[in-house]
Amino acid sequence: MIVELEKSYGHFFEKDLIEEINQVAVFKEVSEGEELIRPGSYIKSMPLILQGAIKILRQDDDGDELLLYFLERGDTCAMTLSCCLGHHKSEIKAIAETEAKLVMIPVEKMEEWTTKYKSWRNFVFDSYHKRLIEAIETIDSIAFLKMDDRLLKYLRDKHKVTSDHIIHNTHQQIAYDLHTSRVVISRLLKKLETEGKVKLNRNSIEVIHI
Amino acid sequence: MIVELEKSYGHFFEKDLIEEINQVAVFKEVSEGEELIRPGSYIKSMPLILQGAIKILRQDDDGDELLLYFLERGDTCAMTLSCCLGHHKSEIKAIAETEAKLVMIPVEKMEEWTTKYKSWRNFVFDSYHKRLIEAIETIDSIAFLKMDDRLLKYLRDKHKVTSDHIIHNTHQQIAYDLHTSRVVISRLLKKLETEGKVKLNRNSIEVIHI
DNA sequence: ACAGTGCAGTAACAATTGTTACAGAAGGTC
DNA sequence: GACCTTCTGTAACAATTGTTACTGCACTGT
Repeated sequence: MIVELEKSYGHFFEKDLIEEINQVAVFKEVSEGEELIRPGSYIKSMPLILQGAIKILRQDDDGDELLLYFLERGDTCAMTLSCCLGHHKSEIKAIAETEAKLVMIPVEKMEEWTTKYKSWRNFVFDSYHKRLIEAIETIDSIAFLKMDDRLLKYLRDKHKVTSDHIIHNTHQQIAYDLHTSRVVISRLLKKLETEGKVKLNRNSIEVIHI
Repeated sequence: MIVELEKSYGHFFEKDLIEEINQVAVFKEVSEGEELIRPGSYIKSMPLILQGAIKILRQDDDGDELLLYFLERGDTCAMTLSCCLGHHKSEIKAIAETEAKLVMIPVEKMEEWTTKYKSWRNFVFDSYHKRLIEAIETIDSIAFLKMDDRLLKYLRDKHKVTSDHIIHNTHQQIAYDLHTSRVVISRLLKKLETEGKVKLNRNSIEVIHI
């Protein structure tokens, strides 16, 4: 585990901290589609992502969903962070977008390290900053873009986190993430296909040039 | 100034810290409509709000705007925070919604206090948490609500921060904040008036029961 | 009183997005 | 092959939001 830790977080954390993490953290491997955080649940440990991608969703009372952003190697979930530190309930839902490897840090250590390690403090601040920026970018998309551009952005983001030019999604799944209906996604994808930007197959979309 | 500081932040910060703030912070009084932060600008001090309300807006490249949230007494701007700590550019725009009193903390002190005072650290974490939650609530509004409910929420929020049941806004100003057009706002306000929820006057809206 | 300006009301229309319904294709199972 | 389920394509229509254009009102300054 320590090798992976160093690879993903070595440029961020000092050696002592990496070793401490290695001692107390619990290694975890999750498979695609696994639910990591459920809205409303209390959280007592915080994930550091070593490999793969995690999708963070907002869910309203009616169960309607909206994709907030993806987490990748080197990222952590700021919501989890603040839930741990502030002992609040989770406001979001996290699902493994690909199979992923992560380590879970118990909440007591987080507090301790905040005092002890400058690099940890900076990491926490930086994570907050990144998530706030991502949240604001999400706001940008919903507020300023039309559905066709949001779909394009979605395909681009998804392409980026999976490093795969084939996107393994049904239209319905995309519709959930963008909080619209399947018919709308099919319609727009078809338009993208006639424009030569994607190639549509059953259960997958091949990204040509977007 | 120290009296006001204690009133707004005394329950949060220890006495030593309040005194340090009192020594290094610059008191500032702004009048309604004054621009505090411009997007793209670099920021070298961080505001603590003592009185009044500040409106935080997102602005895209075309100059289109969207209200993110209001800051009130006891709040600070998390974006400014992370801009200071991370030396990034501002991503947002801040405008005094009412006349307001605030103190500006130089960036060097922020780093110092993060090591020195536990209460300061918690304040910073807590601010991040609150802003992230607010940002996500904004996402909720845009993603899940229709314009009529967004308008109602806007009126409620505005009523809350100004403590005034008369909202001194033109329809055009509201349209900017919600990123829609004046005609749409006029239309929906008229509907609210026929439902007996507001009373419309020139340059102002009286909130009856919303 | 008069002109000038900004604000609000309204109508008519366009564009976008959401909804419902149905047909056919692809794939799995027996 | 026959059957079933899931996914996609499409049409027709509804609802919401955006746009343009014009009107009259309220206030200002002269």
